[in-house]
Amino acid sequence: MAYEPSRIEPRWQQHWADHDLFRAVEPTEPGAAARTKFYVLDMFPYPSGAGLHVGHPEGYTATDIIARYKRMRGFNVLHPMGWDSFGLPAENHAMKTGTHPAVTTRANIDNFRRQLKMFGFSYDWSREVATSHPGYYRWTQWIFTLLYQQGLAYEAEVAVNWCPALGTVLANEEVIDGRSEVGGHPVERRPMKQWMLRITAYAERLLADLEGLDWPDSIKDLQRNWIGRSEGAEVDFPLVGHDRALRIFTTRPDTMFGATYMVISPEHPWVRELATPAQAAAVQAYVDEARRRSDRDRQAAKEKTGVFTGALCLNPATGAEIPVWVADYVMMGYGTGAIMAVPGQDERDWEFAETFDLPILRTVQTPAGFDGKAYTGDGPAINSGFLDGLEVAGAKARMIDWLVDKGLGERKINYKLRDWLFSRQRYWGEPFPLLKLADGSVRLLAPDELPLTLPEVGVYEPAGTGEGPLAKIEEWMNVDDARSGQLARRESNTMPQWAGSCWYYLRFLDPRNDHEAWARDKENYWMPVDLYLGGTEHAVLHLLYARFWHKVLFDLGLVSTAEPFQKLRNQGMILGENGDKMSKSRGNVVNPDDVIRDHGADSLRLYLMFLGPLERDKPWSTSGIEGVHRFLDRVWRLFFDENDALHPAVTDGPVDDDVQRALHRCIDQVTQMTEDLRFNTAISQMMIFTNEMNGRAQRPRAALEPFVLLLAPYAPHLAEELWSRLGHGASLMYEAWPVADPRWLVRDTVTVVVQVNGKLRDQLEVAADADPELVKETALASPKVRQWTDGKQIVKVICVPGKLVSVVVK
RNA sequence: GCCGGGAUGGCGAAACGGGUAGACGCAAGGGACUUAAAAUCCCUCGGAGCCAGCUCCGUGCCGGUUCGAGUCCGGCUCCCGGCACCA
Repeated sequence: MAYEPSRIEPRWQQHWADHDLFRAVEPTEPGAAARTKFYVLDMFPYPSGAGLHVGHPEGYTATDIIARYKRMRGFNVLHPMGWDSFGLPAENHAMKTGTHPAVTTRANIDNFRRQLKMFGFSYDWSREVATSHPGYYRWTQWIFTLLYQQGLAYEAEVAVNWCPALGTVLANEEVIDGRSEVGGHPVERRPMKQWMLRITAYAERLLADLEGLDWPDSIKDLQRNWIGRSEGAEVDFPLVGHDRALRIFTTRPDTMFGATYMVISPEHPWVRELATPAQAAAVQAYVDEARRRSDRDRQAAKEKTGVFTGALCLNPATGAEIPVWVADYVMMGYGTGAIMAVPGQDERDWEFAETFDLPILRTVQTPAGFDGKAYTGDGPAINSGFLDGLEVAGAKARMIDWLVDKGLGERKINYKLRDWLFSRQRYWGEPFPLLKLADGSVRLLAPDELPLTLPEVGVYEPAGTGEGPLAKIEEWMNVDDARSGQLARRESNTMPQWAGSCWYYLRFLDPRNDHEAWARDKENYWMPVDLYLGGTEHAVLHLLYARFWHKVLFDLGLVSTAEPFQKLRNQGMILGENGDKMSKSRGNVVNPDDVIRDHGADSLRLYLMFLGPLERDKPWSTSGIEGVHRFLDRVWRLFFDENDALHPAVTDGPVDDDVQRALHRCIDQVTQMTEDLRFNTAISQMMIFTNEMNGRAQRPRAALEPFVLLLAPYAPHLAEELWSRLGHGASLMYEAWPVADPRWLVRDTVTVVVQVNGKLRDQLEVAADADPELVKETALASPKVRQWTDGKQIVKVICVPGKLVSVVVK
């Protein structure tokens, strides 16, 4: 009988489950101390209604291979899975159908779990968590109370991204080009009272600690850019006729002699006061207009706009009076919301100055031949008094010293990173664990009052007033609070989806603990995550938020590492067969259920890995999976004949030298490539070994058995079946990983290539330890080489032992 | 515009201290087995040239370093991702 995955896969999945083989050993259990831990984690999925598509299991297969491989290497492996199960889709579904999001979510989770189990992934299912479960979000709420106590959570009236269509505010990150990331609805600015998390307090550490992480450089760069550190100075420009000064931030204090005007943001609090009576109307009109325009319009606008306020500042460097303008190219959210404009050295300022006919003064010598407008490069200072002649870096330092000395300013570091808008006007999220008391104060709920669970609601639509559906549930909102003795109101907002995923990797350590979020000894043993795998789409948001929370927990002594994820790798996307992104609307979605039914889980796993390098985007190919299936079929036929009996070629006899070499090379290569997550080439190596054995009339067990073990992390069901039918009683999951014998890795003869003037002219089979001089002589004597060297002058001969001989002739 | 990543046969890809370009697989073509088909096995498979043997060309484009460049350096083009008036 042929290789039939459907016959063997469910049986082994059952066997693994029955024997609890995926369970991680707790640090307190016997045996744990002797083994090194390995925590391998997937970015857990949002369980959508559509179920898995083949993109999901790519990363999960990769981590499963690593988990299984590490177990065979003797590690105590923690490999958990859970659900990021709060979120908008289930809530939208509820609005349409009236089905409670919890019901939808449960059904979706059941479907996802069923699908993942079909792959034979070796998750420790006893640790499964769901962020929407009260037993989980109870601790999410608890962490919020810690953040609040640290002064890291606060309410602020902020201009938020209000999306009328979704009836909610969105985080900056959820707004793409002025439209909602979900649904593409227009988004406008609107001031509202919102919960914020002070992630900016950790900006410097979030930046600095990237250094020590084994993450792809591209991801580190994305985070660095997102944090956007820039060094400069804050400087006070005295306002003429006022007894105060306008404070600006600049990264180019060296150019201050060239500051010919000032700009403040339309949102700047002083706009109204600074406007002179003559300019008041124009300023007011401009500010109103700016407020009305959405971010989208403001960004789309190419021309610079602005209005003179009528106010004047003193340039502290030159003593000159310069005008203060209001313009929307200056943002209130960065620096001080005001700038000194130096058109000579800033492209935006140049453009503005040209538009409004403001003076331009160069203060950095442009290089010879420079014919551009603003010059932002390096060069000696000119027209700059005591700075003249200094290069940019030196001039900056000198100017800052001067400003500090005169009490006009100070060194300052700014970040692009903003505080994290942490509330959403939604139902299906964590309620905030606090009460707003009648006296205006806030009372955090105590741990014994958690979880604060979601009430049942009849209608899931937002209130439309900027408040979420909870605001309408008066009996839930209003509390006669016994502990404070006051009447109180709850918070109608809920937390964003990111909240639950900020710490799930910690809950996996101790998922059923109902008196603390995790036990210290478990955290100490398992953390940090040794390998974290997921898509690049989480490069900044999830990974930055989780790092932030983790650092807060670290500062509180609740976790033992400063960083949660020591090693991070990204998997690419599986594209549709046509090379497009897989999506329902494009009609190119591949459903794993179908593939597994037709080819088996092992074939699908193997194919996903064989497709190409893990981190790259790769198109799905139906005929490709058939090829991988054929490979497994060939492996099967290495062992069994047509009658499903052990093949007569499988012997107990000795292994000949050629097979030894093939086997040990395979062990060596597969081991290295698995370690390096280069699964595609590891599979190639196994194919090469299979091809080698295929033609042989003698296939000794002593060669086949190690091969089965190599195959086991990749195609675990097939490997188990082979192992068991070779007569082994127990599962191979904890068999020792084969070790390559170096004796079989050294080759006794090697091919040396001979080049003449860089072109390949001959190849020699020589002993691996042949004398280089002798090889050189042989090469020069070769007729094929002589053909190219005869009658020419040999200028040079380069010998790379075991590799090549390169002859240079003239 | 700025910051990443990428470009190798008909296709997915190998080659990563510069050293035989195309491993492995898919597709295609030919052959064996079969009454036939499927499955399986074997052979061919970058392009060109009076294709056994051999020669020339060939890793997005142009130049450079080197005995030798897919790999290193300089300058481009195109594609993908991120950021985008952040002073």
